[in-house]
Amino acid sequence: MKTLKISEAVVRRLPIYLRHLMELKQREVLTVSSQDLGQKLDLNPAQIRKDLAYFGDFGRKGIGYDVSYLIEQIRHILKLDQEVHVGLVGAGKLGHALCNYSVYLNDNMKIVAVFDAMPNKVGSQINNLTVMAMDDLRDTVRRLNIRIGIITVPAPEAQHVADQFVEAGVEAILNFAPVILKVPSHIRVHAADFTTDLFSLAYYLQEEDGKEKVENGETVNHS
Amino acid sequence: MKTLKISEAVVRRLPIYLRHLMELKQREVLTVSSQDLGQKLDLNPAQIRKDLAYFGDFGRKGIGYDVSYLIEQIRHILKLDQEVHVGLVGAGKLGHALCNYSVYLNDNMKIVAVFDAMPNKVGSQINNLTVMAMDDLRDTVRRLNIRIGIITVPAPEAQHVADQFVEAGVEAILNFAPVILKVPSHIRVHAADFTTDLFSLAYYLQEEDGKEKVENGETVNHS
DNA sequence: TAGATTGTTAATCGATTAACAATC
DNA sequence: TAGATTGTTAATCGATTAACAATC
Repeated sequence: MKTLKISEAVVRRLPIYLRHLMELKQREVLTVSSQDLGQKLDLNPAQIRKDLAYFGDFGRKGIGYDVSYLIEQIRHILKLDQEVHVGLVGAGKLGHALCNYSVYLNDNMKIVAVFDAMPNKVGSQINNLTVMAMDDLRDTVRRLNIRIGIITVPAPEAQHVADQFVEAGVEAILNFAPVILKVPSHIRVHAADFTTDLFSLAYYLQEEDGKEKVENGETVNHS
Repeated sequence: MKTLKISEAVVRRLPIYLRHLMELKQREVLTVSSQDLGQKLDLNPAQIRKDLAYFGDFGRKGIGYDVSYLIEQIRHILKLDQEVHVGLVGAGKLGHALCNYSVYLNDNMKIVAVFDAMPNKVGSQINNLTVMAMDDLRDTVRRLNIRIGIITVPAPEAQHVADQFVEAGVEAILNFAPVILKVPSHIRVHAADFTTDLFSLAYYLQEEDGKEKVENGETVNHS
């Protein structure tokens, strides 16, 4: 069992493994090979074995991986076996949508508080949560042990919100605003801005008229 | 000016450069160095220069990059200087939210049609768009020249929607559903599922009790 | 001219893949 | 036993970073 230096690329694949394993479990599949997984997830089987081997010897030679056991292990690695409270700032459409997705989230990971800077939003209901004022953020984060913050405010306000999250003691931030946040190095930030994705997709569109960039059709590797 | 094999990593950084350059332009900054950009965007200046140099000699030695000119160039590279029509399937909260973000999108990239499989959603209004039935997808994609499809339906329906997008002739897909889509190799798919992000964030949380995984605190490189 | 900054080559670093002995 | 499949080492591939001549 290795310990040190697990790369972000590896960690980002774990939820993808987990998600598919849960589906297999639901279909009552008992065992799965790295071959099978690779096929389904479009990944190299050796990579999957290597990823998992960073954390333990989860498989059995000649057999594969026990689906339930592997789920349990990955859930532990990702700390999804403990309660993780999430707070969200920005009670707009997107914030609303994410709160609803909450249902899809793991039982242990849930959005427990929603905040907004607009006075007219404060007090309104989202599912079973009442939108709170930003003034309540700091105390609420501490009181409810909120460890992850989600930011769904417009870009110009995102940095300020991040600062407040950090101040309040959040450990990680998922940022939907299209800005690069400046935070202390011990805070983990993941960018979830969909415009970046969408704009980079446009690059791969075929040239409208066949006149230039012919080379792209051949060189670009569609995955 | 290089041509071949521009990696996905490079393409994904272009929208980030663009975004910051637009901000600079708004602040009437005329010129920017790779140094400055790197500082703001948390990237290595050499990497920025190399990224840009794949597409042309946009900078001036001793001076830096002309902000307006570089914006123009990146917009061209990303094809944001042409009209790109986008279609969206799944008129739920998330779909709604993305349609609203449309305002933030580039003028030339816009969501021009929304579809939903639920009969009770069909006919309702989202901004200035009327939600259409799935039966209309194929014809509408062709009629309106929709080139990018966005999927915001529940996971079990996502593959079917993708199939229909592909059949209709869409060139790229932005998928918010937590599944790996199977599409022909000439179709580009970007995953935009936020649960993956959120789950991988949980990995980086501190251990609740100080008993195990001490190594993480030291080895993990927070970016 | 002196200082700044590019574009680019070479060096480094890290991640993916292939290959295979171990073993179920 | 024969076939399948892991965990792991070694080879490959690709991306990032450092360094520097060219030049504004």
